[in-house]
Amino acid sequence: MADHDEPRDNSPTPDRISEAEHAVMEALWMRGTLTATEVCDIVCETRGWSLATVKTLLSRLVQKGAIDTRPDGRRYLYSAVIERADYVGGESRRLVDRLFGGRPASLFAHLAEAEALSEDDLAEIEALLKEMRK
Amino acid sequence: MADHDEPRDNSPTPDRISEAEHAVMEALWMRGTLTATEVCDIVCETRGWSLATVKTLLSRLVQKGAIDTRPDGRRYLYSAVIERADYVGGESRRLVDRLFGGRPASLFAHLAEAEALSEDDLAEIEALLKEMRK
DNA sequence: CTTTCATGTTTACAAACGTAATCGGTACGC
DNA sequence: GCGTACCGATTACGTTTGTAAACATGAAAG
Repeated sequence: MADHDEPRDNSPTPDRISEAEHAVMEALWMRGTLTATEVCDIVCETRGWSLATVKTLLSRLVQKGAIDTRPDGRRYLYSAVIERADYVGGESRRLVDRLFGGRPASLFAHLAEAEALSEDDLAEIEALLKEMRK
Repeated sequence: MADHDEPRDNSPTPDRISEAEHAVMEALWMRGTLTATEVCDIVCETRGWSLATVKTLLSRLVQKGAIDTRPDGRRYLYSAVIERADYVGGESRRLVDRLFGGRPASLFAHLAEAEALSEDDLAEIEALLKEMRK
């Protein structure tokens, strides 16, 4: 409704972005600024959603402060507020913290052991390593 | 990469383990077999839970087939059914798929760029790489 | 035996999530 | 102007999650 005059808790409200919401974010990150219909064009087929679902997700993302609306005539243009890199970083860190005791090397070790790393992956990582070591 | 020698048991565990449930799983993975009270001894302080909460989580994990109960006198001993490595692998793969297009090297690149890798991490990864390259 | 403690089971209940239909306003065609 | 299609907002509803109390039951203590 109108104004929330709840006691201003200054917590940064780390409102998590849910999995479904994330799909919408990806569309916005890819394309920059979109209408609800355009977002649906991108995600509805793959996820089997209706436009209504996308609208709901967009509203929730606005509430969470993850995206931003700008009026464009009679409709809205939506665009991401949070950066993809920040989101990705946060999620990665959460995983590493939760499952690997905060040690990224453990994650790497796990991927290596699970043979989830292709030759290309190894080469790429090796190159990155060499790059950083300079 | 699938072997057909395994018995009929290969249910793909469709039920996700939630974050709270995961804390309980960690206790069981660490200690092998525990009573509800013992699980609580391990997790209740850090998470601020009551024994009742742990009991609920244990029940849900049993329902989900993630843990197993064996009667021990009048109470139950709980132990993990799914392996930690499997869980960790599944979660890691989910993250890599969702955020890094299924390419683990992208995750590594991200961690590297975000400077989330310490000198020790780099050294460890380098060692692992060298090991795998042999 | 009866009271009490320990322990699993059932029930509770709010918040978040997934998914969507419906409502209310308005730009556009006629 | 008037209806209509289109759009965001509101409402809906079942499920999962987080968190826990109430209940039942058997064991232990007295």
